[in-house]
Amino acid sequence: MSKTARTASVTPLLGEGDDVGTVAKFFRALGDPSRLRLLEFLLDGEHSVSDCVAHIGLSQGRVSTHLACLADCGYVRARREGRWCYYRVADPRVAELVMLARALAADNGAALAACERIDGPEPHRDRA
Amino acid sequence: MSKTARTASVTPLLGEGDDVGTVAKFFRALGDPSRLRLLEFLLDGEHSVSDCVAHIGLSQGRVSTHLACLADCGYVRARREGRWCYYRVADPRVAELVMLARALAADNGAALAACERIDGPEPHRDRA
DNA sequence: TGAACATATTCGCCAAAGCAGATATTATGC
DNA sequence: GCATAATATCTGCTTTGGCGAATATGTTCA
Repeated sequence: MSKTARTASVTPLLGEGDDVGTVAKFFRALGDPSRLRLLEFLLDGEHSVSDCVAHIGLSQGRVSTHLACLADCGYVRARREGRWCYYRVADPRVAELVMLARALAADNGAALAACERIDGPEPHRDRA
Repeated sequence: MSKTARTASVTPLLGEGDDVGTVAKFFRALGDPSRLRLLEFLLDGEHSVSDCVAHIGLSQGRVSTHLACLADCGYVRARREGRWCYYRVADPRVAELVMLARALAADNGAALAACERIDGPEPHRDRA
């Protein structure tokens, strides 16, 4: 369902024309703690897959998939060298994005941490 | 919540001091198409809950929860007026964040859309 | 008081997606 | 060729979380 030119008013800043689902997917890639940690590790510099495995402590398969996901989304780029595969951040704006999110999140840390609408209400529901 | 294994990475550009899980949560809030659409709608200006319901076409309960979630995360702020509740974007940096993500996502639109690691590879998946 | 309205919360259902472990692929060396 | 190492993909299992519908809370007015 394409709704053409909804308002055209006060939002020259955002397209609204392009796919919201795609951008949501883009955000969702960083919505997982493991991937975000991987990305931050790579913001530190180029690292091989096994470096990443050692750093975050997940299974090799999981890490490989996470890195591939970050690469698909354009956050990082892979460089093959023999049997090794090195990943590095693909665009300097990625650091900007993360820093901006950090700043915003920090300004609302308390409420964010308490937000039960994301991440489950509690271990188990016990009505009172 | 799981233990966020205390990354000892050397990351001068990013705070690193604060919890990765919290920032991931922050990103995750925009990782849902419905919430992202709501946020974009609010970037257009202040709107009531029922305005939002009419705009995105989800159930009233869902919209209310999504808005509360965005508020918890600090993206928007609520203003009560009688029976109505108006939501508006809480910080100008939110627009920056979304625009930056849009720009990055646009530069990698093809691969991002094709990324099956998020959103399902599946036999025959179908998306709205 | 109660009815009508706007919003918030709860409930069961089910798809999306994280995880480890097994396996497949590719590259190097013997 | 075979063995080994580094990475990629597949297979189940389990949790997270979005959804509508029902319900609860709160507000205004008669």
